[in-house]
Amino acid sequence: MGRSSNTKDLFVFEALKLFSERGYDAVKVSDIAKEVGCTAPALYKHFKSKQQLYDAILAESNKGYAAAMEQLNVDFAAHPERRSQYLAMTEEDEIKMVQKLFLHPLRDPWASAFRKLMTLEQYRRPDLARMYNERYVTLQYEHYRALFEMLMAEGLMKSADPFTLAVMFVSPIIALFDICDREPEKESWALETLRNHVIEFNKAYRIRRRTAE
Amino acid sequence: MGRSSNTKDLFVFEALKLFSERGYDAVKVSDIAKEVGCTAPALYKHFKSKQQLYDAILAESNKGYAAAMEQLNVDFAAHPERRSQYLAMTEEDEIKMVQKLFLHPLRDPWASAFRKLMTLEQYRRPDLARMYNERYVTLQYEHYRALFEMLMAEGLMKSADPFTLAVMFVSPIIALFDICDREPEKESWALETLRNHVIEFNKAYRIRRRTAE
DNA sequence: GTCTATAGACGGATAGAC
DNA sequence: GTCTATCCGTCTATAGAC
Repeated sequence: MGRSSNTKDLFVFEALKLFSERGYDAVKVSDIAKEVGCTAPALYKHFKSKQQLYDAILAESNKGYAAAMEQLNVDFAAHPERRSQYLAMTEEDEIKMVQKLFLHPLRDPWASAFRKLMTLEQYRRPDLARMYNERYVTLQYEHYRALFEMLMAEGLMKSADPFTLAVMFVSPIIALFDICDREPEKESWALETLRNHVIEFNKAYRIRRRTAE
Repeated sequence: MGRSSNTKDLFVFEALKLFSERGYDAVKVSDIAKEVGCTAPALYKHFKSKQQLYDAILAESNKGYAAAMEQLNVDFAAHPERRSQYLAMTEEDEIKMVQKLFLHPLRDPWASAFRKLMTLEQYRRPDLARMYNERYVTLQYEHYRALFEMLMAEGLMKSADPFTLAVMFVSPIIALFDICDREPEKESWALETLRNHVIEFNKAYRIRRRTAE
């Protein structure tokens, strides 16, 4: 039973990888089985159809997503410790944080493959299209809007509409990892561009900064 | 012969529309024929295979692309009249220009469908991935880099790295039309967000502006 | 629970009448 | 140049041995 569950998970992951590269229709059940190291009929002991395997991928992602979200929470009322964490950041800390936000969806195998799958399925699955916008765009905007609002209240950022600034700050991150999904060899160029972006944004909008220690 | 050519073009366009919605593999030749108003075998009088029809879509787009590019040219040495055109712009002109840059790829049937098709095919076609980055991202960055460089030389924009500013200015446009491709009902929200973005960017980086007349 | 063999459906492509 | 009828390869899914 424990073993069975592992094989099942392996099918889900290998299917996700193949679907995310070629799209659902272009992947044969036998291709997935081959990656797992068995033949097509074995798959049907775990899933009643190719479609159900696809459903299992989506379900699995929803589980992982809820956990990842907690990390990103910037509800400062609920998490007062995060406020001081952000306030103590040097510019270099901040660049590292942004680069991490940039690299995770690119390099984490599950995150990367799942996002690509959503990209390939978005136009025929309105639910996935909405999910993509929420997870990868709106949520990031909202995150930085809340952060900027806090920094403005603390007098550490020039006063402006925090959402507009969030769009200006976050959109390059999104655009750059879309670029790198298409041409992974541009990753180091993108990291450098991102660094320059953060520095330039701070120059324009941050007022002063507390020292590191 | 003239008629035949029209039918052929119709096949290309209807195929593009269907491929861009569902992906190449999910579209049946008979689906395309049905949209055109005939049956599958008729298609094979014009194209020797489904694949060749796909190739025809790409070829057609390359033709249209060359023409569209000339409009966007900001080689101010080659086109001195464009320089004064940009210099005479009011902020409202500029917002309109950006909104046009935003709306064209969203609303023009060919441009919209072709970009969606590239999105769906990008991970299995490295050539299309590169093309996407060039056309929709790098080229826009380069366009605004050149423009900002000119404005800085004219003393109309604060001095900073023009490429970094181009990334900051253009990325929200890209991010917002990706959002609208997924959820078209967000279009008017995106237009408003874009307006705020341009205004905020100008507030931060533009120095002064000549009057309209 | 995995295999080999195969059923059954589907879709790309062709033949041949009109 | 479009139709109807059909061939043929491919792919999902099942049967049944081990």
